[in-house]
Amino acid sequence: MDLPTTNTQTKPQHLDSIQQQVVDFFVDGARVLGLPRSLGEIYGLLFISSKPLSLDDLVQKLGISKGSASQGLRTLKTLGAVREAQNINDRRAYYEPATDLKRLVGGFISEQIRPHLNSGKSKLKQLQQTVPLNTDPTEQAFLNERIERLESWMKCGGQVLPILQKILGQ
Amino acid sequence: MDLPTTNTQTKPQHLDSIQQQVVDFFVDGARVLGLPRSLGEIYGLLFISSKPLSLDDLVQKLGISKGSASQGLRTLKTLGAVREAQNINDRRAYYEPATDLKRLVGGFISEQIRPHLNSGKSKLKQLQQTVPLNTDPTEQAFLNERIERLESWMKCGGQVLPILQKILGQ
DNA sequence: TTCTCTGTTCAAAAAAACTTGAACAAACCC
DNA sequence: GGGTTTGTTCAAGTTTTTTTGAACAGAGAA
Repeated sequence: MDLPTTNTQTKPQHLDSIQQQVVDFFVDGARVLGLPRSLGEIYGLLFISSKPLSLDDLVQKLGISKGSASQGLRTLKTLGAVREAQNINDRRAYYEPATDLKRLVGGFISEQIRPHLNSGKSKLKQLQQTVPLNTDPTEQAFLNERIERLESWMKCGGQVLPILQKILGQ
Repeated sequence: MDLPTTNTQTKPQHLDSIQQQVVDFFVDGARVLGLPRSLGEIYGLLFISSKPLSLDDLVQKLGISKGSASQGLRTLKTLGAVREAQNINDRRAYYEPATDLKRLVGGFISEQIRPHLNSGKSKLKQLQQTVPLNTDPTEQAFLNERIERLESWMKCGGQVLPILQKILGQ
């Protein structure tokens, strides 16, 4: 017998050339944004599929684990990059990608950037309360100047994000 | 004898509270940008030091290895975030941070973002040449629409970066 | 109820990213 | 030259992140 004996489920189930290229494209994109590879794979395949796909479709076509696909979809939903498609007469859920830049960028900003910006601001406040302990006046002046600079950076960041979203909203 | 017998050079040499907080602040910042922790530490300490620091200063005060400090400084120089200070009557190099946002953001964009944007554009070109192989007209139309969308995203990205830099240039 | 199907969870395994440290090069001084 | 100081490199070690897969929960069907 030449049946696949030890092959539990290792079917990479080859994507066609276009699908593969788009997936690679988004895998790169995910990396740039500091997101895990699997998110790029999942979003990429959804993006280039004309029909919504189920979790199992993703598992099979991408050759990733069910756990990865499940977690990846959850994160993508949180980011607003993927939503459940209307799912008539089928217990299983199907997913489709959000494809307008405004929504995508907005989700990324509010989920990934804003939280850091906010935690930065609160760290800065703490910092401001620590400075006065120093006693040398020259050093003190220097520290204050630098901390003011940090403040101005944070303020700038807080202003740029909405502008960015507005531009991308077109 | 209670001298430190096995202590080769493990002196975390405590930073004072302000220094520590600023370093932490930038460690977080580095993470957001997808840069290694050590870059944040190094830049942070330089940022809050009124005098330029040498590689050995960084090694001792941050408790990191010489290798890390050396590589970290190199990357920061490439990003335009750190430069060598005028170094009179001393063989050793001293470093100081760039502190204007325009320069920092510009360096980050041209070193970290643009390259990816460009590689994305070239991948996209390849992709466009792959599509015609498909034969079903409906599917074909779908693929073309999606690929056009990718193009418009890339174009948008290419336009936003200069605007961003302009805004931050103040 | 019991069976099947779909999807989630999370501890452990695997992979990726970062750091270390020892060997090396280069520059300077004696 | 030999000795010292400063900094770089990179293979190996460590840490962090991501992925896996098996156990589990819920929902529907029989």
